[in-house]
Amino acid sequence: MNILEKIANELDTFSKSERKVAEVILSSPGTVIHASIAALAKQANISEPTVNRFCRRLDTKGYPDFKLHLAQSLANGTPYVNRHVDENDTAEEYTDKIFESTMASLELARKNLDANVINRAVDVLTQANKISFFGLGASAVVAHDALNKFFRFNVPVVYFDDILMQRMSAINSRQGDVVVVISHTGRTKSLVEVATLAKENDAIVIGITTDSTPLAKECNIVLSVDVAEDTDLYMPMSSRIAQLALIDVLATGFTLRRGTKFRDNLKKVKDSLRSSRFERKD
Amino acid sequence: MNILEKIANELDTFSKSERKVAEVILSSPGTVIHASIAALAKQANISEPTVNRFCRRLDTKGYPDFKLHLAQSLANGTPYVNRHVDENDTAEEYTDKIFESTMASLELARKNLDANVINRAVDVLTQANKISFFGLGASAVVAHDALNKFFRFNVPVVYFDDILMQRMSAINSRQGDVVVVISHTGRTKSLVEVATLAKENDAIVIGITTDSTPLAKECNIVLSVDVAEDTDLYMPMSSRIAQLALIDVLATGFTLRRGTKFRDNLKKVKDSLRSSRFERKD
DNA sequence: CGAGAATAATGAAAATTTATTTCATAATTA
DNA sequence: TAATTATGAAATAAATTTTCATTATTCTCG
Repeated sequence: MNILEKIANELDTFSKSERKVAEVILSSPGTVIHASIAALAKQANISEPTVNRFCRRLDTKGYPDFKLHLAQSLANGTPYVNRHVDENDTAEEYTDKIFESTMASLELARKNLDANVINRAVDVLTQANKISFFGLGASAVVAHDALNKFFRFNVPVVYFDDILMQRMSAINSRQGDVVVVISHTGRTKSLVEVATLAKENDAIVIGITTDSTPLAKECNIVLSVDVAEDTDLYMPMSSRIAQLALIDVLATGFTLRRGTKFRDNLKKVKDSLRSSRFERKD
Repeated sequence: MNILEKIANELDTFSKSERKVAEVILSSPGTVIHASIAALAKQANISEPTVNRFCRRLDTKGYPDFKLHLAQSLANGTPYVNRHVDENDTAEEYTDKIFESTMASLELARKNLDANVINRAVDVLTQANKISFFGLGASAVVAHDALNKFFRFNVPVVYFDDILMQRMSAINSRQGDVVVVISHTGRTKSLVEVATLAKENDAIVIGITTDSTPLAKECNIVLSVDVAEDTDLYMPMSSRIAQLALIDVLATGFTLRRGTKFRDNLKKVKDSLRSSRFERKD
């Protein structure tokens, strides 16, 4: 809880001298965070030890620690929350809301991700003979992005956003292949079938989806991206961004696992693009 | 400015020892606010005066004052900084860093976005006869995503990630058409040419790119997405996520501008997907 | 109700911890 | 090689905390 609120709440439980300190603090907390214990004691007309005891009473380690808490209370702006866009929002307002919701979702997704599972997924990916990324609709975008990333690693990698191609590809998969199936809902029938087919053909199936969904049940490894999707406007928004961040994580894990030499290779890929660009003047 | 961001920003201007402190602070700011100057110095393997000088360099009065700022930064909603992934990071560490960097980039992108420009872009989009999204590589993913979004609006919309198709499409554009060109660098020659072609053929060109680049100069409207891209691993990461968030903003602006009736239409599109999904049990 | 014992609150001064300054030395740059 | 800058050991200064004696408050019991 905010320490200022706490002080206000417990005002009655304080002793006479303590209340004096409390009042000084409440009346100008901004000044107090820059004051020494001596200065505060003087302003409240009480002794330094009393201030110290006051701080301890509020479950802080002492005066400096108390000031830290106070500083945090003062700074406590609104953290990112999923704020819904409103009919009459101005451009500025809905822009802010969307960015904040997105950040809130990322925060949430991160919390729900299990580092061990990521580790296993990276393990599997680094050892794959071939990697396939499948998604439909908004998740196709994520698969597309994954292709872009993993393509640079000089590993056989494919991406399909066409149900038939996905099925054929899944049926042709074999031991050593890894199939990454992406779906926010985890309920898209054809994708669940593709996952099943791939697994039946000995591929390792990694699902980027919501936990305990039909798709999740078909996967060998489930990277669960749980975000509260704002479906107000009937469009997937945050979920795909969290999925993309996860792709970044996997790609990063991949490069780290592959070691330094491998990263030189990435630089080569990057340099190869140079001639297609206008030179930077600086 | 947030003192954590400040540290991250000025990392290059620090001396060797100062950088050591900076790294310790960035890696666990939460611990530092409870540490004495001696403890921090020891952890960073440098002397106490160096820590003190480090604090002063960041425009604080000294170590205690620095801790106050740090505490405020931590409480300040954005503990997110662009932290670089390190060779020996565990899965947990690099996952956290990537999510945090992404959030930091979103924060930055939001700050740099101009609501007026967004408003104009939405204006133009709502009045378009046809909308085209062009991008290459990582930006193709963003264009792809834009297609997914705008397609739902029942507006003629196309997306190409093929240079030739982009050129042909640009040449065939006419008054009333809107072409959205996406490129983080803003220096990809063929895309700049496409923008020029589209403009010459009376289309309105919206650029989602970095300010004052060759591409930006060719556009009628520039939505500048300035994010500090971490090119350590030679892969575009944050930039495309910020671009996607911007697409969300544009799509949202679009739906808001079109009014209530229009949103019923969106619901229809969404409902049409239902039969392709497994039912939810709850 | 009130004397006095018990308890709690308080502050002066000492002790301790923490931060800063000074200054000599080491590292870096010109 | 000189000049500059960065760094840390030690000394100093500042601040916080502890100790302990004193004062205020509360409680008990005649």
